Amino acid sequence: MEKKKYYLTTAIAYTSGKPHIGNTYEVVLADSIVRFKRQQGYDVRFQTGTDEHGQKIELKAEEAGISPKEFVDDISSQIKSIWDLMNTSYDKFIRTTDDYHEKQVQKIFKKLYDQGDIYKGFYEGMYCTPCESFFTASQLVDGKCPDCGRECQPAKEEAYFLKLGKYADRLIEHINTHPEFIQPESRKNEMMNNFLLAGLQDLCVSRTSFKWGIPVDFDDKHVVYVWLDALSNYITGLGYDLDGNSDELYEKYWPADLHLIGKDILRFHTIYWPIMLMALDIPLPKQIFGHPWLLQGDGKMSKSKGNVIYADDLVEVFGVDAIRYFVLHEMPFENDGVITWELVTERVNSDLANTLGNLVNRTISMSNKYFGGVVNNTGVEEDVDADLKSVVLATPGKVAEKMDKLRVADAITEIFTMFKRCNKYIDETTPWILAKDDATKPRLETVLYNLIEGITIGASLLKPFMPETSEKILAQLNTTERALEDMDTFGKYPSGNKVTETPEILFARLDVNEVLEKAEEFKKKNSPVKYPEVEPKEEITIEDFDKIQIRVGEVLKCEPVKKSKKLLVSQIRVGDEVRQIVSGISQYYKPEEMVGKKVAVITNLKPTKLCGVESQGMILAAGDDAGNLSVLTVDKDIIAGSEIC
RNA sequence: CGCGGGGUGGAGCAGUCUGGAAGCUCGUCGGGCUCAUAACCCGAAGGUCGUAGGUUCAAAUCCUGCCCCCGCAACCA
Repeated sequence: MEKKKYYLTTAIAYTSGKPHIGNTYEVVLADSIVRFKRQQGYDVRFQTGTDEHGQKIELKAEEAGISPKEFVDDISSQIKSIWDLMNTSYDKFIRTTDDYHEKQVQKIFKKLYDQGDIYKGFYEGMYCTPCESFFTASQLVDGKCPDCGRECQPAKEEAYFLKLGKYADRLIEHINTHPEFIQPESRKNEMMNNFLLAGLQDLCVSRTSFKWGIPVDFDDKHVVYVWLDALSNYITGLGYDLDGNSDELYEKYWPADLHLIGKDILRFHTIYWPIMLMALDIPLPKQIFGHPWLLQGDGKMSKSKGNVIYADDLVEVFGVDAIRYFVLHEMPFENDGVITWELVTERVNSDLANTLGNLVNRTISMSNKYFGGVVNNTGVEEDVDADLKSVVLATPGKVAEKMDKLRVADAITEIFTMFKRCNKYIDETTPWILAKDDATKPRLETVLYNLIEGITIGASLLKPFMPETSEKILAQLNTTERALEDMDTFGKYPSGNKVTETPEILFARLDVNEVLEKAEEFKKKNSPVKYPEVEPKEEITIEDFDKIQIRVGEVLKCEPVKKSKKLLVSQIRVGDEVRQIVSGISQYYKPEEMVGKKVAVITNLKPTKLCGVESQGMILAAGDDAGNLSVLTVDKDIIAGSEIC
């Protein structure tokens, strides 16, 4: 009988920088699912990779002084090495800069253009030059820019668009008739109500404002814009060929069984991607799961704060499987989860060291102590055994049931519930008492046999989630992975087998303070002192500088600007006049801190409006890359209005 | 009123769609045990389910207002 196939993809990671633990989570989650599917006997294909085009990368490469290709080569290999570090068993790592991918994307673009699904048009709207933003007529307030309140001019920029309307009804129908298509279900409603039923705007699929992308081969001013490029990876990675010469991998594995992605890009995968496929007359993927995010506990992760948690740092302290366990087990199904060094330590100590590690260790120790490591099933059963056996034998089914619903965390919980049951069984049977009397030795042998059998099954079930640990346990029990279909009866561990004489500690207990000290070191390592890199400006003359008038201003009053998060509006005395100046400093200064300061103010700057509030000048301030900001004040007491030169 | 997510014992979460005795793990306290990684087992304390109203025989769950947190977007002259 031919094995059933299972094709799973993750989103491809954007190569703008080193991925943090949140990005890594997705690949580990995917890995646990495919490993489980393989265990169930599926013929699995698991694809991941990197998304390497776009303006942001073009800019970053320029900053780094290297070509975009060199830049993405470096980041892509970093990403790959972290995926490898996490022991993820992908079959294919695609890069959107791969030849075969680029070629197919060009063909797809051309075909959609030829058949009229892509058309050349204009990105058109009302353009506010100072804000560099397009708005639709309906967004304008009294015909003026909703942001700054100034006049907008009609403007347009050439671009290609993908028609979405043509396929919208078919997609709505598909979603309605395939309730499993979008997971979790709450997200489905969001997509339907916010986008599909509200009416779709055609998707802009090309850009002329940057070059680092796949060129549109029949119109080389344009490069293919992100989504048409990135989403296609799911088929190009299988060797899809638009002209009908697709690889057999494509014939075999498409349509995908599951696209695993972050909840933030669900819209692109459940609306644009299906429409692209419909236009290409390709079957739709079976399911798209938008997983929640893994967030860091103390405030948001930001590189400048140096509090980003990286997978390789975590692994250095806890080990690969401990981190796999944490992210898989601690992530809620629908809501965002939290990761901190303290929380990981707590889980490792209680679940991995105490419950699991100690169970394995004490069981093997007793086997050695009482029977020289030989495990015999003497068949001396007692009533308490029945419950242990039923819990153990029920676990594989429960795990499978949870996994079918992609409830990975719950599946793991089932396995640990079983291990806890084993620990309880030891207390119920008190082996150390049985060991005191020769008459109860046979009973003792069976008790230990039952434990070893339970652990064998548990360790085998653990394999998709913690592959190395699973192997280590089975090796210590001197056995191999138990197949799922062999978990139907209790007692397949070979009687008379001998376990290891030297059980190794699987997970050592960790001291939370020591862990936190290490975390501090990582923080420093990840944010080394860096002097800001500032682009030198063109040389100017003293006359040029003289055009700018800077004067000392005394802040009389200061308050936040409504509807903005970063703006403060100050009344500033400059000589005999009082000016109103808006500055983006509210994250660094409280309004009351500003009052009384004598700051440097550019006084001949053309007034403007920010968030609808007029600003008659600018307060000078220095800011660094780490997110610090300091306004310039005068060193000695100088009267407000004095000129600075 | 930019978009979205959330507020459940000290911590992290489930439960909310399909109202019907508030649950899990950790921590704390008490007890038991000694095979084991000061681990394991048992028991207990601890929650007006953000807040104010409404619907209902019954609300964490449905409806409305408000407060607070977090992402994203915008802005940072």
